[in-house]
Amino acid sequence: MATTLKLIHEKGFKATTMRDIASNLNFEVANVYNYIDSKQSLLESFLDDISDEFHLSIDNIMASTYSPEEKLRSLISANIQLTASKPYEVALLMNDWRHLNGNKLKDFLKRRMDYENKVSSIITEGIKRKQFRKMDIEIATYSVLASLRWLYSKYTDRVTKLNPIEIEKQISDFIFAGIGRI
Amino acid sequence: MATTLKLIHEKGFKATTMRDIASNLNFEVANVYNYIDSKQSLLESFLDDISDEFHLSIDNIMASTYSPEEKLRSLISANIQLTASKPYEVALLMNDWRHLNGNKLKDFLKRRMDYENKVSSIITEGIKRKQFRKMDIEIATYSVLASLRWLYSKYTDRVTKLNPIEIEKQISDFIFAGIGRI
DNA sequence: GTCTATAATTCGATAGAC
DNA sequence: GTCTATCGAATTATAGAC
Repeated sequence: MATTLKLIHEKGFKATTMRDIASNLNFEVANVYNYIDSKQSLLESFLDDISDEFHLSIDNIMASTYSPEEKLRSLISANIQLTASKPYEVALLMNDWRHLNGNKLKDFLKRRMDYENKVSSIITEGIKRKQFRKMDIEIATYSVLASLRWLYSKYTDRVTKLNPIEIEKQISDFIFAGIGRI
Repeated sequence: MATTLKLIHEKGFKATTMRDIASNLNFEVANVYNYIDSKQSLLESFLDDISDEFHLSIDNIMASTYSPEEKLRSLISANIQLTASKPYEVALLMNDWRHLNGNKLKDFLKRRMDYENKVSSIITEGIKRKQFRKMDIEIATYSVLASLRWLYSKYTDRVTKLNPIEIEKQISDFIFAGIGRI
């Protein structure tokens, strides 16, 4: 299904037809339905899987005895490694969750908010312990997450991939120290 | 057309049908074609317009006698003001450019790369003048832009809007100083 | 400018043979 | 599991009356 994910990433979920998916797999359309229940369920299972991975990762970090700063570093590291290993899954998570329907969409948004709240709590605790400077929690949370969310495109969009170890150093430095002056 | 933009943002361009657009305007479908040539041209003109605004803004900054640090601050400020005043246009720019076709898509990507290269040149010059610390230019460029790109959602997704002046302070501080420790 | 009606195509999904 | 054939609904867009 890796080739299907790539296809969906390039055209977008809604613009990718079952015929596109079938021909990409060298199947006739009808045969695809021997592997999936519907186009919608394909999206749902992809999103559930990658979403689970992010949540499992952050839950382990939250349950650790790390300090807030260590938790944030660990979060950045885990996030980058997951993105580097599954860039197309991450791309789908970033771009196509809007096409979920009804309760699936509602649940997705609730879970995403849970994730963001966990990041917020790390930052809040870090400020309280004076490991981080005082700043608006909401802006800090979205800024940190945004600094990680663009990375998938460097793995989906070009041939020469970035070294995840060096990436982690550079992005961590940016998140902790910014461009350099204030 | 403001209400149309909002509709497209909520459902995504591909999932928004001409019938959706028509009923949103209290029209019958056929009548919408008295105002636009096609669904595709609607997307193209929206994207061209907002894209032009970003480019006009950065070109003025590039042509100024500001130092790299001043240029970056000015860029952040202009970017946030534009996002706060036209969040749905910015949302479309972030989310739906993929649905451009052929040469329109090619041109869009070329222009976007031009924009990113201008930001890169500011950062490169800033490092050379030791206004910014030494770091990977590409990562720095995407990190800075990512720190700005999430903001539209705080204007499209909720009732209580953030104060753009305070936002600018908080995001500037994050971009220049990060979370606080290294 | 706005409508009714409809053309022409494409879509997701299914039936049923092999 | 894979196919051919096809259904029924939805889609963009147009023709032409008012």
